[in-house]
Amino acid sequence: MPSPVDGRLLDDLEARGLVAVSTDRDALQAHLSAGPTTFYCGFDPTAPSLHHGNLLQLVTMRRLQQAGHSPLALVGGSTGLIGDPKLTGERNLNPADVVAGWVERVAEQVTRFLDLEGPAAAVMVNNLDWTADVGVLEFLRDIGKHFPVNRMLDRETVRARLDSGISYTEFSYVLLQSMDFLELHRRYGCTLQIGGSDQWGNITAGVELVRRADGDRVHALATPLVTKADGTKFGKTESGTVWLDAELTSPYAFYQFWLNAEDARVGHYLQLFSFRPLGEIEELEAEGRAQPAGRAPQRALAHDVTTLVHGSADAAAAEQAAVALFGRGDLGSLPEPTLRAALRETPHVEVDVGLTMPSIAHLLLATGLADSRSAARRTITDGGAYVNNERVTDPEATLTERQLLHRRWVVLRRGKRNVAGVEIRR
RNA sequence: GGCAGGUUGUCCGAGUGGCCAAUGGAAGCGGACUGUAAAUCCGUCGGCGUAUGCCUACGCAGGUUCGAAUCCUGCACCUGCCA
Repeated sequence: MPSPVDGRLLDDLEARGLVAVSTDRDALQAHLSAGPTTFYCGFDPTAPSLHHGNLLQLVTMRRLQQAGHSPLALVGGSTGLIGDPKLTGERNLNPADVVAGWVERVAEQVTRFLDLEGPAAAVMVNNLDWTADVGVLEFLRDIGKHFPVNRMLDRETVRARLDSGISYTEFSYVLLQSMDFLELHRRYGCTLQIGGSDQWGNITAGVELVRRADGDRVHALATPLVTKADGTKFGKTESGTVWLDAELTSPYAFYQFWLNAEDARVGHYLQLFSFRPLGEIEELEAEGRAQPAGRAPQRALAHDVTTLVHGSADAAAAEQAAVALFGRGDLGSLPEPTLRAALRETPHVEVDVGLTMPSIAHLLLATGLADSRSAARRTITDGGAYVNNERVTDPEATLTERQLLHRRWVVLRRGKRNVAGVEIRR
């Protein structure tokens, strides 16, 4: 019987630039080719939703699963209570009930990326299940004994914190994460952990714990930090984090985020985040170079990732909204249903008006295009405010009857690409 | 434990009694050029605002003064030197 796994998996991951670092490459290759394995990736509930930074891990899990390996998706019900030490300083502990709520939301989110049935069915696990009832003495004797403090002090995050201060709580975090790997190894035969390269220290600590405690060799693989062309971190927008939850970042905003990928990096992002074959990505890149204004690779990227995260219906709506609102055409010539559908994708507000129409500054604030009244006026003074693609220059200006599209709609824009809808009601 | 220095807006960093909502840099935002890209250049950058007006802000809490980011007292945290 032929092996059910795809032996080219690791080559593909490497060709896509998904492997920043791994344990012994040959051993890993041999292990992944030998047959189906069980691997895990952990997500700590530090917020009600995962964000685009976790996406790379999610798609990588999916690639491994498609190649025949079984995912264990771990949500850190216990590690989320402790907090991974970060370079800049001590975290605030989140209340236990809040973390518990986030665990559920994050778990639900993760399952959408994985296949829960079939020969390589994914299994959801929560590390609170094996840490909640562990006694201190047991923990110190069974786990702690394997961690030399002198080695722990060498870890980058810890060293960086020795001056500014680090609590014993955060210092201990690595023990919990390592214990996860050991526990999953024992319970499910898990032999591989994947994660972001910023987790590499925690990941290898787990590999070592499994070796010390059980004498077994397990493997690890880390994805790279995704950057922009200038080397800075990829993924912040003016409105902050790009969340995977539609309530926190609308599918439209999500689509826009990817659509705005830099020319210099879009091919790379396609390799990382899209499931298109590499050959097809090269063709898209060529098309992008030949006709940059068409931005074919950006469209493909935005389409693929939005479809993956929000589904094809939301992706299509975001796409159509982008076409309608950013098209060259006169907004007034858009049929009302098209306009309404497009504006529904953007941040939008309904405004009740009586005899007097609201000021443009007020609308900028109401739609969230401006953070304060001063900022709204500043935007107008700066020449960055547009009503239906017409620039507004008077900070005192109010909406006029003639500006209403189909007698009720207004397309408000700040700068080149921040659009919001206003529906006038009376 | 002793001595010395530090804690300023999103970040870095000037400012030592009124001219300070606070120099400068970065980030952000807007404009120009393009293509909803990058780079570059220009502008802007606490809030409320008709306002030469008010509110909030220079680690925290008090105090001196007509007036304090600037002086005094106490507290917290950080850094360096000495024990």
